Amino acid sequence: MKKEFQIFDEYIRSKGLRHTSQRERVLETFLSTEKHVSADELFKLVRKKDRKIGYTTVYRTMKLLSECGLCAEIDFDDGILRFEHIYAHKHHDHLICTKCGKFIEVMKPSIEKLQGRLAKEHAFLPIRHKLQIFGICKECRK
Amino acid sequence: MKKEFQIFDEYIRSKGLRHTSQRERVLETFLSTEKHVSADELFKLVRKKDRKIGYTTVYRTMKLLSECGLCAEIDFDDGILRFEHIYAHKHHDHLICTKCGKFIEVMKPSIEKLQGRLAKEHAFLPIRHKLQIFGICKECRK
DNA sequence: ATACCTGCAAATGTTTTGCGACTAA
DNA sequence: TTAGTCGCAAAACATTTGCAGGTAT
Repeated sequence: MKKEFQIFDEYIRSKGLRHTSQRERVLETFLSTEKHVSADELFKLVRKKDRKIGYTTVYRTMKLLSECGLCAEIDFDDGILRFEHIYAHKHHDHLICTKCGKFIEVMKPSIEKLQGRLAKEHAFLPIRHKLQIFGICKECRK
Repeated sequence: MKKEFQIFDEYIRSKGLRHTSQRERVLETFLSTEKHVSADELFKLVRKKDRKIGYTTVYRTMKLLSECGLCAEIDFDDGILRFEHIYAHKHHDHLICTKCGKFIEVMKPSIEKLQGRLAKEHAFLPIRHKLQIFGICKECRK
């Protein structure tokens, strides 16, 4: 069994919640795509496996996944919430193309250092950061 | 007359739009506060001067101000759009306290350099960036 | 048995749109 | 005169909540 299922199970148990087929489906579907899915996209994907599942269940399950550290909610300022994997994934930031909407994930340890310095200057305790660079991607520049 | 009014006027004229008292009120009110105001806050402020103004007009005017470079729409991931001044203001980033919601504006030229390096590595043409550091502020840490 | 869950429908909260009346140029 | 604009009400969206019936433990 995948490690992620164990983590979810453990979380569910520790909170006295129930293990249900719907929750399993949502987790399974989320894990099967490495994309940043919106609630709507995920809902449609889950629906293919379970014709009866409700929108609400997807939202509620994703909230649980966020709580147990399996996913993070991200927001590209377009009013749509997306979910990305964070378990066994390094923190990364995004280059977002404003022409085609594609994005590139980037990792830069120096961002962490910068965060630390900035926080220190303001006696601020940093927890996480979000860096987004908007611009035009390689393909769209042609 | 403030430079901002000139810029707005010029933009209005160049597009063949109309100069109206409502638009003037919204701009005047926006300029009078250095805060990051939400559409709702701004609407309430403008209402104090003009009891009849509509919500819609505030939204539509702020869209115009965005277009002519007098304001930027910012999003702290709480589902509420806010507006901040950008004319004659340096670009800055935000430290956001997740306890009390306060934020601190910070300026770091090194972020610009980092943006340039990251973009170069991916043949990406950077236009703007957004760095948000979430954490706990000085007061809330006590 | 008893919490907890589900899916629906309705509610929410923010932003946008349609429209008839109004107004700046 | 005639586009553009106004404010209202309604629509549009994504997301959340209330609830009656269903289910895991």
